Amino acid sequence: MLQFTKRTEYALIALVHMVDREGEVTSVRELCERYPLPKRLLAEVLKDLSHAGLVVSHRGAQGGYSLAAPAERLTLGAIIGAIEGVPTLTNCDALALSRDGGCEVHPVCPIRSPIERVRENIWRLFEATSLRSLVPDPRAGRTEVIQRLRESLATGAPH
Amino acid sequence: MLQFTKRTEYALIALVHMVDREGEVTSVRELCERYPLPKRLLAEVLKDLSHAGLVVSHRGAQGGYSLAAPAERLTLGAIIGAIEGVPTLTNCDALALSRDGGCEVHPVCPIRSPIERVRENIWRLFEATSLRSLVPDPRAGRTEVIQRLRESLATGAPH
DNA sequence: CAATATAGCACTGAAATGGTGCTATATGGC
DNA sequence: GCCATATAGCACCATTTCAGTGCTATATTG
Ligand code: SF4
Ligand code: SF4
Repeated sequence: MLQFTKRTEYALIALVHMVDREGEVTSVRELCERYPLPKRLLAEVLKDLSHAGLVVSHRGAQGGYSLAAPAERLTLGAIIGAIEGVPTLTNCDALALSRDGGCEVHPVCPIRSPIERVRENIWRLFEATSLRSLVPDPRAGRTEVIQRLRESLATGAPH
Repeated sequence: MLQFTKRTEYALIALVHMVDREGEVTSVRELCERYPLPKRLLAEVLKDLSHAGLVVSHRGAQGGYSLAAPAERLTLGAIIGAIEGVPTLTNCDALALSRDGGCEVHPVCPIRSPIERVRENIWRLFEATSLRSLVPDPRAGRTEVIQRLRESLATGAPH
């Protein structure tokens, strides 16, 4: 439905929270005390982020998670990719997988390539959006997203 | 999963096909002879497009559908909106609906506003993408999407 | 009137997603 | 050493969404 999953939203909430406490270690319990989220599910999400290398886990008492890189370097694209996988936007890509998983229309599909262009643009937007730019009231960098996107569009021509 | 539904893809295929035959009337049968799509489902999709005013229906024998406007005026945004509804990207919007449908996190959600900005950008991209620009080999206007988006970004600042 | 084609509406089956159970393992403090 | 805390891993169920179909009515052409 062209919508972020709850898992992705939870990941973003956790990460934005962690930006405010950059350098510190944040546990799932802390997050759940602050936001009314299902603890176990949030834990799964943090695990995924850890697997993707976006956060670093610290096990044991006093443990938790901390950002694996400065908030400027963590992009929305990387976050979405970690939780939902790289957005496909179409179903063509299933072709590369199981044999009969491919789209029947593929050979005569008139929209494959055009849609791919749109997909690239969206993905580019996500990649150009840093985690820090998602933190409310950064005071500076309010227009970072737009600026970066514009640069990105200027260079990478859509095919 | 941040992906178009099959219905939307089918709509795009039908519309792109109709651009090639602008001015003519295209029936669901014709479309199904050309592309291996489930006829009944495609019919439902065309109905939706008709309801949204993107195509004009012609009932009875020799009937079918024709574009309701030049392909330049039909935007990807309008098409998606017609089939899937306006993309919400988050679930906040459910608040406006049933009473207990609202998100629990809403009052303390730190990502609502930032995500909204992202949503605006994506939506803007869709609005800036005309149906004609989705037709393969338009010869001209290959970069129309990028051009329009750039203009759009230059004027409408993201809030 | 018969053939074609859309209009409308509800329904089923499959897949994705939200959310949970349970067990193992690592760390810090007493 | 032992216990409380916290992540790791993995499977599982419940809900929602989505793809696809059934059936009937209505409009148009010849
Ligand atoms: S081939 Fe065409 S119809 Fe099939 S999944 Fe790709 S874009 Fe969609
Ligand atoms: S309030 Fe926050 S968590 Fe809830 S749906 Fe909106 S963005 Fe997502």
